[in-house]
Amino acid sequence: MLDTKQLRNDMDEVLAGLAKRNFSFDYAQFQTLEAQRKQLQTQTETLQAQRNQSAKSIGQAKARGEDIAPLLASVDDLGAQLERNKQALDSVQQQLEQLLLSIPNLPHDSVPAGLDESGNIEVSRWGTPREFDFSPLDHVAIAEQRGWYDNDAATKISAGRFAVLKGPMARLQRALTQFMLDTHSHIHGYEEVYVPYLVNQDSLFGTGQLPKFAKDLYKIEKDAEHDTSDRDLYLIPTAEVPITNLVRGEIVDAANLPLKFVGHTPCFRSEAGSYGRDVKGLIRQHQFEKVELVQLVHPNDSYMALEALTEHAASILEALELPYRKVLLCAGDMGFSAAKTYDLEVWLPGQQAYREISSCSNFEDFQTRRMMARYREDQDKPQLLHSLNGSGLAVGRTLLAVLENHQQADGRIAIPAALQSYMGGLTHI
RNA sequence: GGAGACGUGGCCGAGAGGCUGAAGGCGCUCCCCUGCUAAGGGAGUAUAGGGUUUGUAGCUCUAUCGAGGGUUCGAAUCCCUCCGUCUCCGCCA
Repeated sequence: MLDTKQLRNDMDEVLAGLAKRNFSFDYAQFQTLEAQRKQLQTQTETLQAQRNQSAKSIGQAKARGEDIAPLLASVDDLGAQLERNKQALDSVQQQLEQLLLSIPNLPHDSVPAGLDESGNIEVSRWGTPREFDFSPLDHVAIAEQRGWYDNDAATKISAGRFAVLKGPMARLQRALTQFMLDTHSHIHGYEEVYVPYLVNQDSLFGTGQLPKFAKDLYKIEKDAEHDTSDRDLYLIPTAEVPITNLVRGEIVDAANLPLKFVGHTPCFRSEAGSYGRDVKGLIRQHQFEKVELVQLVHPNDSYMALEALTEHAASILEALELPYRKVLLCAGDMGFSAAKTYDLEVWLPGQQAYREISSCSNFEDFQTRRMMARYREDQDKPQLLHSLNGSGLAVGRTLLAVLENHQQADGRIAIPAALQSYMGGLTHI
């Protein structure tokens, strides 16, 4: 959520930022609503002040034993008037809030303009795609050939776009997860956290998935007969949601910053709009494993933190000897809440292409304003934190990348040295 | 799943329709006093939003006692719903 003050005072800057994202914003509507809000709020608060004042004098008169009937008569219609004003104000404020919640974050100055992925800028490359002396298979062919992947079974027990992995491939996924968690917690200084996989609406609202992107989420249908609570739960689309929301409503002592968390969770995405993309194989699934990095930092440090966090994610690819490139997303290709995003794209020989395996973003105060996550420096007033996150990495896609990049002519997969201790010392599977 | 108790500021804890944004204590900040330390004295110490304003200064108004709704001229206080915590029983990994 953008700062309403900024929206009121720096119209030009806001409009320029949104235009860079190709987001058209009805500023006239905002101004109309804002003018209405101002008038109604002033009126309402004046009425409230009047009510408080007369309630007080009624109390005092009563204490002195005086007749309060005339006083009561004088405030006769105040209540009704106040009620009308309040309702009008609520309505305008709701409209304003809806408008505000529909506005994406402003891109950082260093973010290039552009409408879609063609406007992204490759920042760097690491490693060289391997020259094969045989024709490399894609991960589906490799896994099916070895009996490690059973798509029919997944469809039978669940639905399309779910996976059943077996044997060494299932173990490899677990090994990758452990390796990532250990690296980030032991070497990069993140605190490992275990978090719920079902979250409430407030949490999804805080990180920006709601209200705009409800169709991408799996909602738990509650049993109305037995569950009388007024709370709906959703499967998390990423660990970003529960982890970032750890600081929702909190005021952190500045001395404790930065907060750095790493967590592993499954992620659930209904991807309602994505049919037709990556339908085959394990690239795009409704359920996948991910190790997530989250940082909450002082606003002055967030762009340094973004570089560091991206390197932390990249170091996993390097340790696994997987060629990748780092891409700076253009304004039009960024996610709704991001101010700046780097994607890491791993080389997939089966596709002869670089494919996204990590997305690292600085959200500045866009998320923390929604969730009122703040820090306090000395005796100063609380200020909004900056939040960042990045995949470190998407485990499912890392698994594919290992299979495709480290396949051998004999059909076996070479285990990267860094991972061997996590595979019980195996050098190949 | 059953029974009961309870949710008040950074923390503990009063308050049971009006004089309570909230006593008292602890903690914290500043000042005074005191060879040092300890003790003592004084002042201050929530958050958000609005108006005014060049201003995140000052002044002022509003809201907030788990959350939401209701009763009332007036609610921390009474009523309803929900959430959460604790204790006991049951069940369970």
